[in-house]
Amino acid sequence: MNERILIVEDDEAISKLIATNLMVAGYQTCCALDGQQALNAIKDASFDLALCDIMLPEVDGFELLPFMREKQIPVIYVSAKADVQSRVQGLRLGAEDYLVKPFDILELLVRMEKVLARRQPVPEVFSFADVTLCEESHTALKGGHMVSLKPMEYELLRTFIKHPGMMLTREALLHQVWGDEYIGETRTVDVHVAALRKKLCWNERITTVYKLGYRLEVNA
Amino acid sequence: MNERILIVEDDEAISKLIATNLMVAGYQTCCALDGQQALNAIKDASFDLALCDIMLPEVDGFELLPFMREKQIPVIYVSAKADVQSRVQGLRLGAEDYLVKPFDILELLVRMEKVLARRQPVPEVFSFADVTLCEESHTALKGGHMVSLKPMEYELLRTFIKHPGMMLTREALLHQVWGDEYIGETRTVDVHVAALRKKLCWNERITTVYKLGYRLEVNA
DNA sequence: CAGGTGTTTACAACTCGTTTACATCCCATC
DNA sequence: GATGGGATGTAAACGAGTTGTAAACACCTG
Repeated sequence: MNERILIVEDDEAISKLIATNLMVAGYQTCCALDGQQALNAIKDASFDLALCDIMLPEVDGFELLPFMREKQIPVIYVSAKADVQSRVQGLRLGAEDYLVKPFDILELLVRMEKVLARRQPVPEVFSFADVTLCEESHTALKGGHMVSLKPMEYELLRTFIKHPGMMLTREALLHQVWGDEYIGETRTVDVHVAALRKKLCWNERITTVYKLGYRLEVNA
Repeated sequence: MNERILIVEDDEAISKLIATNLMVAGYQTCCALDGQQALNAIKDASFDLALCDIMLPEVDGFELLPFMREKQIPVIYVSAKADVQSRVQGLRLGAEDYLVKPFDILELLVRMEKVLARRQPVPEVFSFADVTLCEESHTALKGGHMVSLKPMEYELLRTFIKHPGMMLTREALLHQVWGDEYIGETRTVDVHVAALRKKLCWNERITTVYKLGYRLEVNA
């Protein structure tokens, strides 16, 4: 969601037109008006996709591609160069797609979607100290060793790791882990915290804040 | 190398033209002149890619796509329908690309190359631990000994082996094994998992993730 | 209609979250 | 620094809900 798109296009009117449409479609955009600006942009920020004209001042679209590859940014060429040679060259160099101007904005959006969907979804991994949580396998590793956690323990641990060093009240934990509409004893939290401390040997890591709640300690 | 391409095209002249060019480029080809022939073709043989016209007698190109997806055959539409709506529809339905006739054969070849390169190189033989799946005979070998699996069990096992270590929800398994539009009890999954565990003595290998699903354990 | 396959059902077995009960700890107050 | 009342640690019991499993049922194919 909310992917960042780099638009490399020297014709400001077209650039703005694309940017506006992409924003309406829910993307974040950044415009570069020549190859040099594009290089600066990818140096400073990360992008999920680049729409790239070919005929550009300074550094042309083909020259740009190796740098995009290096940064793992997929490229769709959007060019007035309609000849087969350019299209073949663009695709051979490693672009994900090649659209010829004038193009339909809807087709651009669909082809962008397909390129973005193609990226392997990076598995979400939370880590803290020697403990790693892997979302896709739904497991916790402590020092490379698997620790089996019950659903509630897993959720609770995730909440702690999401807010390291923060004091979390029992009520906050109840809301985060159990959901807003949960009604029950706050002591339940204590029991699950105890289980976590035991399973992870985290008696020192998870400290009790007297009368208030718990905190995952950032230091030893 | 030497990938098998299915050409679905009712204009015999175009069909032959494409076929000739593909053969020169080193592909194996098979021509279907209408949708029905295409369905028969994918039933009997496996293909690495399908080039598909849209306006076809019997079953049109859009209708063909779900069957192609089921067989995991990527599709490039090659159509005279140049309107944006058709292009968007084709891509949205899941085609990998969409070329408008008349197209340049060189561009087609390059776009085909890209689609083929994109496939994860899926090994024909899936293996995990002491179990090997043989695609052709649709059987499993455990420690050199054959274990006879029913079709569903085989598919389920293949899904597990495709995602080792990943937690798979019952819903995910239903979608992968039974297909997207399957409607039925998620408990059905349990029954088949039980059968697999029994036949392969995998009580420890396939672990239950309480309330969520199952996981094929990477470690002992 | 038989044989084999997949699905649903029913119940047994089990898991986990919550609660309870009591031990222990903290700290404000004396 | 002793004391007491409230807060927290912890083990165990309970029950709701989930999973394991066999058997019944439905469906297709020949």
